[in-house]
Amino acid sequence: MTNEVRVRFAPSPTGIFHVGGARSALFNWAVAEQTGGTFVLRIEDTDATRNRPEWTDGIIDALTWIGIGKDSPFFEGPHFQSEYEPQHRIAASNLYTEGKAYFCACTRDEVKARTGSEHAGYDGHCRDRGLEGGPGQALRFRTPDEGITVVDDLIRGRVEFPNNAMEDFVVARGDGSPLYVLANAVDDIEQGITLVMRGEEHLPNAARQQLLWPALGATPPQWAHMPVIVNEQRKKLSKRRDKVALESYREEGYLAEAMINYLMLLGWGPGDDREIMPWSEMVPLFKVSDVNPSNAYFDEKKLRAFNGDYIRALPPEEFIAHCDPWLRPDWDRKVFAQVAGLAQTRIAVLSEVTANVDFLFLDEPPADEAAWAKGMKGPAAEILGGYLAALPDEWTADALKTALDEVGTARGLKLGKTQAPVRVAVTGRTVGLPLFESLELLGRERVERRLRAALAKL
RNA sequence: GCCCCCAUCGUCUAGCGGCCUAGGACACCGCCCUUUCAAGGCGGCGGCACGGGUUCGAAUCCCGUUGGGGGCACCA
Repeated sequence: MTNEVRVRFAPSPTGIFHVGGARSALFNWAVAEQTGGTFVLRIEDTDATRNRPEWTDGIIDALTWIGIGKDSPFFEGPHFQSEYEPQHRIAASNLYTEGKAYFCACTRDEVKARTGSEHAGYDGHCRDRGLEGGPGQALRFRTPDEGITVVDDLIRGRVEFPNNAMEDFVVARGDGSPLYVLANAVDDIEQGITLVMRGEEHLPNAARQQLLWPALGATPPQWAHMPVIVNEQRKKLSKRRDKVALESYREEGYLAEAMINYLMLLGWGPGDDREIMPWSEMVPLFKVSDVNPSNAYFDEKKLRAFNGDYIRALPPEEFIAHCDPWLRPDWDRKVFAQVAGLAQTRIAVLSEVTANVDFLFLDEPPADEAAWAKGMKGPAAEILGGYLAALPDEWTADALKTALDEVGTARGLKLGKTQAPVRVAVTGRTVGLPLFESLELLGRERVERRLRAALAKL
Protein backbone atom coordinates (compact mmCIF):
# COMPACT_ATOMS: atom_id res chain seq x y z
CA MET A 1 0.00 0.00 0.00
CA THR A 2 3.03 2.26 0.25
CA ASN A 3 3.10 3.32 -3.37
CA GLU A 4 -0.54 2.86 -4.09
CA VAL A 5 -2.54 5.90 -5.06
CA ARG A 6 -5.57 6.23 -2.85
CA VAL A 7 -8.13 8.89 -3.58
CA ARG A 8 -11.49 9.45 -1.99
CA PHE A 9 -14.87 10.96 -2.49
CA ALA A 10 -16.45 12.08 0.74
CA PRO A 11 -19.96 13.45 0.37
CA SER A 12 -22.28 14.21 3.23
CA PRO A 13 -25.75 12.71 2.93
CA THR A 14 -27.57 15.97 3.47
CA GLY A 15 -29.40 16.37 0.21
CA ILE A 16 -29.78 15.28 -3.35
CA PHE A 17 -26.65 14.22 -5.17
CA HIS A 18 -25.69 16.94 -7.57
CA VAL A 19 -23.66 17.32 -10.70
CA GLY A 20 -20.76 18.98 -8.91
CA GLY A 21 -20.38 15.95 -6.71
CA ALA A 22 -20.62 13.72 -9.74
CA ARG A 23 -17.77 15.50 -11.47
CA SER A 24 -15.71 15.39 -8.30
CA ALA A 25 -16.26 11.66 -8.04
CA LEU A 26 -15.47 11.15 -11.71
CA PHE A 27 -12.14 12.98 -11.55
CA ASN A 28 -11.11 10.91 -8.55
CA TRP A 29 -12.36 7.78 -10.21
CA ALA A 30 -10.27 8.50 -13.28
CA VAL A 31 -7.15 8.80 -11.14
CA ALA A 32 -7.85 5.54 -9.33
CA GLU A 33 -8.50 3.66 -12.52
CA GLN A 34 -5.55 5.10 -14.37
CA THR A 35 -3.06 4.35 -11.61
CA GLY A 36 -4.55 1.05 -10.58
CA GLY A 37 -5.14 2.67 -7.22
CA THR A 38 -8.17 2.83 -4.99
CA PHE A 39 -11.19 5.08 -4.83
CA VAL A 40 -12.57 5.26 -1.33
CA LEU A 41 -16.18 6.27 -0.84
CA ARG A 42 -16.70 7.76 2.57
CA ILE A 43 -20.10 8.96 3.68
CA GLU A 44 -19.57 11.90 6.03
CA ASP A 45 -22.60 11.40 8.19
CA THR A 46 -21.54 13.15 11.37
CA ASP A 47 -24.14 15.88 11.30
CA ALA A 48 -26.97 13.88 12.77
CA THR A 49 -29.46 16.71 12.45
CA ARG A 50 -29.16 16.94 8.69
CA ASN A 51 -28.41 13.39 7.65
CA ARG A 52 -30.97 11.05 6.20
CA PRO A 53 -30.32 7.44 5.24
CA GLU A 54 -32.16 7.84 1.94
CA TRP A 55 -29.64 10.44 0.85
CA THR A 56 -26.92 7.86 1.32
CA ASP A 57 -28.79 5.47 -0.96
CA GLY A 58 -29.17 8.28 -3.43
CA ILE A 59 -25.43 8.84 -3.48
CA ILE A 60 -24.69 5.19 -4.06
CA ASP A 61 -27.32 4.88 -6.80
CA ALA A 62 -26.09 7.97 -8.55
CA LEU A 63 -22.48 6.82 -8.43
CA THR A 64 -23.45 3.44 -9.76
CA TRP A 65 -25.25 5.11 -12.63
CA ILE A 66 -22.08 6.90 -13.70
CA GLY A 67 -20.07 3.71 -13.44
CA ILE A 68 -18.62 4.04 -9.97
CA GLY A 69 -19.36 1.19 -7.64
CA LYS A 70 -18.68 -2.06 -5.93
CA ASP A 71 -18.27 -4.17 -9.02
CA SER A 72 -15.01 -2.43 -9.83
CA PRO A 73 -11.72 -3.53 -8.28
CA PHE A 74 -10.79 0.10 -7.73
CA PHE A 75 -13.73 0.80 -5.47
CA GLU A 76 -13.60 0.67 -1.68
CA GLY A 77 -16.44 1.42 0.66
CA PRO A 78 -18.70 2.86 1.56
CA HIS A 79 -17.11 3.78 4.85
CA PHE A 80 -19.24 5.76 7.26
CA GLN A 81 -17.56 8.57 9.09
CA SER A 82 -19.79 8.12 12.10
CA GLU A 83 -18.24 4.69 12.68
CA TYR A 84 -14.83 6.25 13.17
CA GLU A 85 -15.85 8.60 15.95
CA PRO A 86 -13.73 6.82 18.57
CA GLN A 87 -10.63 7.51 16.48
CA HIS A 88 -11.65 11.14 16.08
CA ARG A 89 -12.00 11.50 19.82
CA ILE A 90 -8.65 9.90 20.44
CA ALA A 91 -7.05 12.24 17.93
CA ALA A 92 -8.64 15.23 19.64
CA SER A 93 -7.48 14.03 23.00
CA ASN A 94 -3.94 13.53 21.74
CA LEU A 95 -3.84 17.02 20.31
CA TYR A 96 -4.77 18.32 23.75
CA THR A 97 -2.30 16.13 25.61
CA GLU A 98 0.51 17.14 23.33
CA GLY A 99 -0.31 20.80 23.82
CA LYS A 100 -1.30 21.29 20.22
CA ALA A 101 -4.84 22.20 21.15
CA TYR A 102 -6.49 23.81 24.15
CA PHE A 103 -9.94 24.04 25.65
CA CYS A 104 -11.99 27.15 25.23
CA ALA A 105 -15.08 28.22 27.12
CA CYS A 106 -15.90 31.27 25.03
CA THR A 107 -19.27 31.58 23.38
CA ARG A 108 -19.69 33.12 19.98
CA ASP A 109 -21.32 36.18 21.44
CA GLU A 110 -18.50 36.71 23.88
CA VAL A 111 -15.92 36.58 21.12
CA LYS A 112 -17.95 38.94 19.01
CA ALA A 113 -18.32 41.34 21.88
CA ARG A 114 -14.58 41.40 22.46
CA THR A 115 -13.48 41.69 18.84
CA GLY A 116 -16.41 43.83 17.79
CA SER A 117 -16.80 42.00 14.52
CA GLU A 118 -18.69 39.12 13.05
CA HIS A 119 -15.77 37.88 11.04
CA ALA A 120 -12.77 38.85 13.11
CA GLY A 121 -12.02 35.28 14.09
CA TYR A 122 -11.14 33.93 17.48
CA ASP A 123 -9.07 36.25 19.66
CA GLY A 124 -7.13 33.63 21.61
CA HIS A 125 -8.80 34.47 24.91
CA CYS A 126 -8.55 30.94 26.34
CA ARG A 127 -5.20 30.08 24.80
CA ASP A 128 -3.27 30.13 28.02
CA ARG A 129 -6.00 29.74 30.57
CA GLY A 130 -5.13 26.10 31.12
CA LEU A 131 -8.73 24.87 30.95
CA GLU A 132 -8.93 21.12 31.36
CA GLY A 133 -12.03 20.37 29.36
CA GLY A 134 -15.56 19.53 30.27
CA PRO A 135 -19.08 20.24 29.14
CA GLY A 136 -19.31 23.44 27.15
CA GLN A 137 -15.61 23.65 26.45
CA ALA A 138 -14.62 23.34 22.83
CA LEU A 139 -11.20 22.17 21.76
CA ARG A 140 -9.25 24.64 19.66
CA PHE A 141 -6.22 23.90 17.54
CA ARG A 142 -3.35 26.25 18.25
CA THR A 143 -2.24 27.78 14.95
CA PRO A 144 1.20 29.38 14.52
CA ASP A 145 1.29 33.13 15.11
CA GLU A 146 3.83 33.90 12.42
CA GLY A 147 4.99 32.63 9.10
CA ILE A 148 2.96 31.07 6.37
CA THR A 149 1.29 27.76 5.71
CA VAL A 150 1.84 26.43 2.23
CA VAL A 151 -0.60 24.25 0.41
CA ASP A 152 1.00 22.69 -2.65
CA ASP A 153 -1.89 22.21 -4.96
CA LEU A 154 -1.67 20.11 -8.12
CA ILE A 155 -4.15 22.36 -9.89
CA ARG A 156 -3.30 25.76 -8.41
CA GLY A 157 0.36 25.52 -7.62
CA ARG A 158 1.75 26.94 -4.40
CA VAL A 159 -0.88 28.62 -2.27
CA GLU A 160 0.25 30.57 0.76
CA PHE A 161 -1.81 31.38 3.82
CA PRO A 162 -0.46 33.87 6.35
CA ASN A 163 -0.63 32.19 9.73
CA ASN A 164 -1.60 35.37 11.54
CA ALA A 165 -4.81 35.38 9.54
CA MET A 166 -5.62 31.84 10.58
CA GLU A 167 -7.58 31.67 13.80
CA ASP A 168 -7.33 28.92 16.37
CA PHE A 169 -10.06 26.81 14.89
CA VAL A 170 -12.34 24.46 16.78
CA VAL A 171 -11.70 20.75 16.25
CA ALA A 172 -14.17 19.35 18.77
CA ARG A 173 -17.41 20.69 20.20
CA GLY A 174 -18.21 21.39 23.82
CA ASP A 175 -19.73 17.93 24.06
CA GLY A 176 -16.54 16.36 22.76
CA SER A 177 -17.83 15.47 19.32
CA PRO A 178 -15.34 16.08 16.51
CA LEU A 179 -15.81 18.64 13.76
CA TYR A 180 -15.45 18.18 10.03
CA VAL A 181 -11.95 19.57 9.71
CA LEU A 182 -10.63 17.05 12.23
CA ALA A 183 -12.77 14.04 11.40
CA ASN A 184 -12.03 14.46 7.74
CA ALA A 185 -8.27 14.63 8.31
CA VAL A 186 -8.27 11.68 10.69
CA ASP A 187 -10.25 9.57 8.24
CA ASP A 188 -8.03 10.50 5.34
CA ILE A 189 -5.00 9.51 7.40
CA GLU A 190 -6.57 6.27 8.64
CA GLN A 191 -7.67 5.34 5.16
CA GLY A 192 -4.26 6.02 3.69
CA ILE A 193 -5.40 8.71 1.30
CA THR A 194 -2.54 10.01 -0.83
CA LEU A 195 -4.38 12.57 -2.92
CA VAL A 196 -7.19 14.76 -1.69
CA MET A 197 -9.03 16.11 -4.73
CA ARG A 198 -12.14 18.11 -3.95
CA GLY A 199 -13.94 21.35 -4.72
CA GLU A 200 -12.27 24.73 -4.43
CA GLU A 201 -14.58 25.66 -1.58
CA HIS A 202 -12.35 23.45 0.57
CA LEU A 203 -9.16 25.35 -0.14
CA PRO A 204 -9.31 27.21 3.19
CA ASN A 205 -9.76 23.85 4.93
CA ALA A 206 -6.64 22.59 3.19
CA ALA A 207 -4.60 25.21 5.01
CA ARG A 208 -5.92 24.00 8.34
CA GLN A 209 -5.48 20.38 7.45
CA GLN A 210 -1.97 21.02 6.20
CA LEU A 211 -1.30 21.97 9.83
CA LEU A 212 -3.42 19.20 11.28
CA TRP A 213 -1.84 16.27 9.46
CA PRO A 214 1.66 16.72 10.94
CA ALA A 215 0.10 17.43 14.33
CA LEU A 216 -1.55 14.03 14.03
CA GLY A 217 1.75 12.46 13.09
CA ALA A 218 1.15 12.12 9.36
CA THR A 219 2.65 13.52 6.20
CA PRO A 220 0.12 15.68 4.39
CA PRO A 221 -1.33 14.27 1.18
CA GLN A 222 -1.19 15.80 -2.25
CA TRP A 223 -3.87 18.41 -2.66
CA ALA A 224 -5.93 19.29 -5.70
CA HIS A 225 -8.76 21.78 -5.54
CA MET A 226 -11.06 21.69 -8.51
CA PRO A 227 -12.89 24.70 -9.89
CA VAL A 228 -16.43 25.28 -8.81
CA ILE A 229 -19.32 24.63 -11.21
CA VAL A 230 -21.42 27.75 -11.58
CA ASN A 231 -24.82 28.76 -12.92
CA GLU A 232 -25.64 31.48 -15.45
CA GLN A 233 -25.16 34.08 -12.72
CA ARG A 234 -21.66 32.69 -12.20
CA LYS A 235 -22.55 31.59 -8.70
CA LYS A 236 -21.77 28.20 -7.27
CA LEU A 237 -24.58 25.80 -8.19
CA SER A 238 -27.16 25.78 -5.47
CA LYS A 239 -29.60 23.05 -4.66
CA ARG A 240 -32.31 25.63 -4.07
CA ARG A 241 -31.96 27.72 -7.21
CA ASP A 242 -30.50 25.48 -9.85
CA LYS A 243 -31.32 22.23 -11.51
CA VAL A 244 -28.46 20.25 -10.07
CA ALA A 245 -29.77 16.82 -9.18
CA LEU A 246 -28.07 14.13 -11.19
CA GLU A 247 -31.24 12.14 -10.78
CA SER A 248 -33.35 14.75 -12.53
CA TYR A 249 -31.18 14.53 -15.62
CA ARG A 250 -31.39 10.79 -15.53
CA GLU A 251 -35.16 10.94 -15.27
CA GLU A 252 -35.35 13.30 -18.20
CA GLY A 253 -33.59 10.84 -20.40
CA TYR A 254 -29.95 11.77 -20.33
CA LEU A 255 -27.63 8.86 -20.97
CA ALA A 256 -25.01 8.15 -18.32
CA GLU A 257 -22.30 8.06 -20.97
CA ALA A 258 -23.22 11.53 -22.20
CA MET A 259 -23.35 12.90 -18.67
CA ILE A 260 -19.97 11.39 -17.83
CA ASN A 261 -18.44 12.74 -21.02
CA TYR A 262 -19.83 16.22 -20.47
CA LEU A 263 -18.86 16.38 -16.80
CA MET A 264 -15.30 15.29 -17.52
CA LEU A 265 -14.97 18.14 -20.00
CA LEU A 266 -15.93 20.70 -17.38
CA GLY A 267 -12.46 21.79 -16.34
CA TRP A 268 -10.51 19.24 -18.29
CA GLY A 269 -9.86 18.36 -21.90
CA PRO A 270 -7.91 15.62 -23.65
CA GLY A 271 -5.58 18.20 -25.15
CA ASP A 272 -6.67 17.82 -28.74
CA ASP A 273 -9.86 18.87 -30.47
CA ARG A 274 -11.85 15.83 -29.45
CA GLU A 275 -14.86 16.22 -27.20
CA ILE A 276 -17.08 13.23 -27.69
CA MET A 277 -15.03 10.37 -26.34
CA PRO A 278 -15.74 7.32 -24.22
CA TRP A 279 -14.63 7.02 -20.64
CA SER A 280 -12.13 4.32 -21.51
CA GLU A 281 -10.26 6.74 -23.74
CA MET A 282 -10.35 9.59 -21.26
CA VAL A 283 -8.90 7.64 -18.36
CA PRO A 284 -5.38 7.15 -19.70
CA LEU A 285 -5.24 10.79 -20.80
CA PHE A 286 -6.48 12.33 -17.57
CA LYS A 287 -3.99 14.42 -15.62
CA VAL A 288 -4.84 16.27 -12.45
CA SER A 289 -2.32 19.00 -13.23
CA ASP A 290 -4.11 19.63 -16.53
CA VAL A 291 -7.34 20.54 -14.80
CA ASN A 292 -8.30 24.12 -15.56
CA PRO A 293 -8.32 26.22 -12.37
CA SER A 294 -11.13 28.58 -13.33
CA ASN A 295 -14.82 28.13 -12.64
CA ALA A 296 -16.99 26.49 -15.26
CA TYR A 297 -20.57 27.13 -16.25
CA PHE A 298 -22.84 24.11 -16.42
CA ASP A 299 -24.29 24.46 -19.90
CA GLU A 300 -27.34 22.28 -20.23
CA LYS A 301 -27.56 23.12 -23.94
CA LYS A 302 -24.20 21.54 -24.57
CA LEU A 303 -25.02 18.56 -22.39
CA ARG A 304 -28.12 18.16 -24.52
CA ALA A 305 -26.11 18.27 -27.71
CA PHE A 306 -23.78 15.61 -26.32
CA ASN A 307 -26.75 13.50 -25.36
CA GLY A 308 -28.18 13.77 -28.85
CA ASP A 309 -24.89 12.55 -30.24
CA TYR A 310 -24.85 9.61 -27.87
CA ILE A 311 -28.45 8.73 -28.66
CA ARG A 312 -27.80 8.73 -32.40
CA ALA A 313 -24.75 6.53 -31.88
CA LEU A 314 -26.83 3.87 -30.12
CA PRO A 315 -27.38 0.60 -32.00
CA PRO A 316 -31.09 0.24 -32.88
CA GLU A 317 -31.86 -2.42 -30.27
CA GLU A 318 -30.22 -0.37 -27.54
CA PHE A 319 -32.05 2.75 -28.55
CA ILE A 320 -35.33 0.86 -28.36
CA ALA A 321 -34.45 -0.55 -24.96
CA HIS A 322 -33.52 2.88 -23.63
CA CYS A 323 -36.84 4.31 -24.79
CA ASP A 324 -38.94 1.77 -23.00
CA PRO A 325 -39.52 3.74 -19.79
CA TRP A 326 -41.02 6.57 -21.83
CA LEU A 327 -43.59 4.42 -23.59
CA ARG A 328 -46.82 3.50 -21.87
CA PRO A 329 -47.00 -0.18 -20.98
CA ASP A 330 -49.97 -0.76 -23.27
CA TRP A 331 -48.26 0.69 -26.32
CA ASP A 332 -47.29 -2.00 -28.80
CA ARG A 333 -43.52 -2.41 -28.75
CA LYS A 334 -43.53 -4.00 -32.19
CA VAL A 335 -45.11 -0.90 -33.67
CA PHE A 336 -42.62 1.30 -31.88
CA ALA A 337 -39.74 -0.77 -33.19
CA GLN A 338 -40.87 0.10 -36.72
CA VAL A 339 -40.51 3.85 -36.16
CA ALA A 340 -37.69 3.87 -33.62
CA GLY A 341 -35.13 4.57 -36.29
CA LEU A 342 -37.10 7.59 -37.47
CA ALA A 343 -37.37 8.91 -33.94
CA GLN A 344 -33.74 8.35 -33.08
CA THR A 345 -32.40 11.30 -35.06
CA ARG A 346 -35.15 13.55 -33.81
CA ILE A 347 -34.66 13.55 -30.08
CA ALA A 348 -31.89 14.84 -27.84
CA VAL A 349 -33.22 13.42 -24.59
CA LEU A 350 -35.08 10.15 -24.28
CA SER A 351 -38.21 11.67 -22.74
CA GLU A 352 -38.89 13.42 -26.03
CA VAL A 353 -39.65 10.13 -27.72
CA THR A 354 -43.14 10.08 -26.24
CA ALA A 355 -44.44 13.08 -28.13
CA ASN A 356 -42.96 11.75 -31.35
CA VAL A 357 -44.82 8.47 -31.37
CA ASP A 358 -47.89 8.82 -29.16
CA PHE A 359 -50.23 9.38 -32.14
CA LEU A 360 -49.59 5.79 -33.19
CA PHE A 361 -51.07 4.42 -30.03
CA LEU A 362 -53.74 6.82 -28.87
CA ASP A 363 -57.35 6.48 -30.04
CA GLU A 364 -57.51 10.13 -30.97
CA PRO A 365 -54.59 12.29 -32.06
CA PRO A 366 -53.36 14.46 -29.17
CA ALA A 367 -55.23 17.75 -29.02
CA ASP A 368 -53.10 20.84 -29.48
CA GLU A 369 -54.89 24.12 -30.17
CA ALA A 370 -51.80 25.93 -31.37
CA ALA A 371 -50.91 23.13 -33.76
CA TRP A 372 -54.44 23.06 -35.10
CA ALA A 373 -54.50 26.80 -35.70
CA LYS A 374 -51.17 26.67 -37.46
CA GLY A 375 -51.83 23.63 -39.61
CA MET A 376 -55.43 24.25 -40.61
CA LYS A 377 -54.90 27.58 -42.30
CA GLY A 378 -55.92 28.29 -45.90
CA PRO A 379 -57.35 25.55 -48.07
CA ALA A 380 -57.08 22.91 -45.34
CA ALA A 381 -60.60 21.59 -45.79
CA GLU A 382 -60.12 21.32 -49.51
CA ILE A 383 -56.87 19.39 -49.09
CA LEU A 384 -58.26 17.08 -46.44
CA GLY A 385 -61.36 16.35 -48.47
CA GLY A 386 -59.38 15.89 -51.63
CA TYR A 387 -56.95 13.53 -49.98
CA LEU A 388 -59.72 11.51 -48.38
CA ALA A 389 -61.14 10.92 -51.83
CA ALA A 390 -57.73 10.21 -53.38
CA LEU A 391 -56.39 7.75 -50.82
CA PRO A 392 -54.60 5.03 -52.79
CA ASP A 393 -55.58 1.37 -52.93
CA GLU A 394 -51.98 0.40 -52.42
CA TRP A 395 -51.36 1.38 -48.80
CA THR A 396 -47.67 2.25 -48.91
CA ALA A 397 -45.75 5.36 -47.99
CA ASP A 398 -44.80 5.95 -51.59
CA ALA A 399 -48.34 5.66 -52.90
CA LEU A 400 -49.65 7.81 -50.07
CA LYS A 401 -47.11 10.45 -50.92
CA THR A 402 -47.91 10.42 -54.62
CA ALA A 403 -51.58 10.72 -53.88
CA LEU A 404 -51.22 13.76 -51.66
CA ASP A 405 -48.77 15.35 -54.04
CA GLU A 406 -51.35 15.09 -56.80
CA VAL A 407 -54.04 16.62 -54.63
CA GLY A 408 -51.71 19.56 -53.98
CA THR A 409 -50.44 19.96 -57.50
CA ALA A 410 -54.01 20.20 -58.79
CA ARG A 411 -54.33 23.29 -56.62
CA GLY A 412 -50.88 24.65 -57.32
CA LEU A 413 -49.52 23.75 -53.91
CA LYS A 414 -46.20 22.24 -53.00
CA LEU A 415 -46.04 19.09 -50.91
CA GLY A 416 -44.53 21.08 -48.04
CA LYS A 417 -47.81 23.01 -47.83
CA THR A 418 -50.26 20.21 -48.45
CA GLN A 419 -48.80 17.87 -45.90
CA ALA A 420 -49.38 20.32 -43.04
CA PRO A 421 -53.15 19.91 -42.52
CA VAL A 422 -52.89 16.17 -43.01
CA ARG A 423 -50.16 15.95 -40.42
CA VAL A 424 -52.15 17.92 -37.87
CA ALA A 425 -55.31 15.95 -38.60
CA VAL A 426 -53.60 12.62 -38.16
CA THR A 427 -50.82 13.22 -35.61
CA GLY A 428 -52.17 16.28 -33.81
CA ARG A 429 -48.87 18.10 -34.30
CA THR A 430 -47.21 20.34 -36.85
CA VAL A 431 -43.88 18.59 -36.62
CA GLY A 432 -42.90 15.00 -36.19
CA LEU A 433 -41.91 11.79 -37.87
CA PRO A 434 -41.98 11.56 -41.69
CA LEU A 435 -45.66 11.73 -42.56
CA PHE A 436 -46.22 8.99 -45.11
CA GLU A 437 -44.41 6.32 -43.17
CA SER A 438 -46.60 7.30 -40.25
CA LEU A 439 -49.77 7.01 -42.32
CA GLU A 440 -48.73 3.64 -43.65
CA LEU A 441 -48.20 2.33 -40.17
CA LEU A 442 -51.41 3.84 -38.84
CA GLY A 443 -53.48 1.98 -41.42
CA ARG A 444 -56.28 3.02 -43.72
CA GLU A 445 -59.07 2.73 -41.21
CA ARG A 446 -57.57 5.07 -38.62
CA VAL A 447 -56.27 7.54 -41.16
CA GLU A 448 -59.68 7.87 -42.79
CA ARG A 449 -61.36 8.27 -39.45
CA ARG A 450 -58.97 11.01 -38.35
CA LEU A 451 -59.24 12.86 -41.64
CA ARG A 452 -63.04 12.82 -41.41
CA ALA A 453 -62.97 13.97 -37.80
CA ALA A 454 -60.76 16.90 -38.72
CA LEU A 455 -62.94 17.78 -41.66
CA ALA A 456 -65.98 17.77 -39.41
CA LYS A 457 -64.25 20.06 -36.95
CA LEU A 458 -63.24 22.61 -39.59
C1' G B 1 -14.32 43.80 6.45
C1' C B 2 -10.43 39.77 6.34
C1' C B 3 -8.04 35.41 3.78
C1' C B 4 -7.73 32.74 -0.72
C1' C B 5 -8.64 31.47 -5.90
C1' C B 6 -9.58 32.82 -10.96
C1' A B 7 -9.39 35.79 -15.81
C1' U B 8 -8.77 33.29 -24.27
C1' C B 9 -15.25 33.93 -28.64
C1' G B 10 -22.08 34.30 -25.14
C1' U B 11 -20.49 29.15 -23.00
C1' C B 12 -16.82 24.84 -22.42
C1' U B 13 -12.01 24.84 -24.01
C1' A B 14 -6.87 24.31 -27.29
C1' G B 15 -2.68 27.29 -26.60
C1' C B 16 2.40 26.28 -21.77
C1' G B 17 7.73 32.78 -25.59
C1' G B 18 8.16 32.62 -32.12
C1' C B 19 4.01 27.24 -35.54
C1' C B 20 -1.61 32.56 -33.72
C1' U B 21 -3.93 36.22 -39.41
C1' A B 22 -5.61 32.60 -31.86
C1' G B 23 -7.85 26.29 -33.32
C1' G B 24 -12.25 23.13 -31.89
C1' A B 25 -17.13 22.26 -29.70
C1' C B 26 -22.08 24.11 -27.98
C1' A B 27 -25.29 28.15 -28.91
C1' C B 28 -26.71 31.68 -32.70
C1' C B 29 -27.29 33.18 -38.10
C1' G B 30 -27.24 31.88 -43.39
C1' C B 31 -27.12 28.29 -47.52
C1' C B 32 -27.64 23.12 -49.32
C1' C B 33 -30.46 18.59 -48.76
C1' U B 34 -35.73 17.90 -47.79
C1' U B 35 -43.06 15.86 -47.14
C1' U B 36 -42.76 18.87 -41.42
C1' C B 37 -39.14 18.61 -37.70
C1' A B 38 -34.63 16.67 -36.95
C1' A B 39 -30.10 14.55 -38.64
C1' G B 40 -26.21 15.56 -42.21
C1' G B 41 -23.07 18.93 -45.39
C1' C B 42 -21.09 23.88 -46.30
C1' G B 43 -20.34 28.82 -44.63
C1' G B 44 -20.75 33.03 -41.17
C1' C B 45 -20.76 35.75 -36.48
C1' G B 46 -17.66 36.11 -32.29
C1' G B 47 -12.40 36.28 -27.94
C1' C B 48 -6.67 36.83 -25.59
C1' A B 49 -10.37 42.33 -19.44
C1' C B 50 -7.13 46.81 -18.89
C1' G B 51 -2.30 49.21 -17.82
C1' G B 52 2.71 48.70 -17.07
C1' G B 53 7.11 45.87 -17.42
C1' U B 54 10.72 41.47 -19.09
C1' U B 55 12.25 39.94 -24.12
C1' C B 56 14.72 40.54 -30.68
C1' G B 57 9.63 38.55 -29.98
C1' A B 58 4.15 37.85 -25.51
C1' A B 59 -2.55 35.04 -25.31
C1' U B 60 1.67 32.66 -23.14
C1' C B 61 6.54 35.22 -17.87
C1' C B 62 6.33 39.35 -13.77
C1' C B 63 3.72 43.52 -11.31
C1' G B 64 -0.53 46.45 -10.74
C1' U B 65 -5.72 47.72 -11.80
C1' U B 66 -10.44 46.10 -12.72
C1' G B 67 -13.86 42.31 -12.79
C1' G B 68 -15.72 37.52 -11.16
C1' G B 69 -15.73 33.54 -7.61
C1' G B 70 -14.86 30.76 -2.96
C1' G B 71 -14.26 30.82 2.28
C1' C B 72 -14.55 33.25 7.03
C1' A B 73 -19.75 28.27 12.32
C1' C B 74 -18.93 24.45 18.60
C1' C B 75 -22.19 22.75 9.30
C1' A B 76 -19.95 19.44 6.03
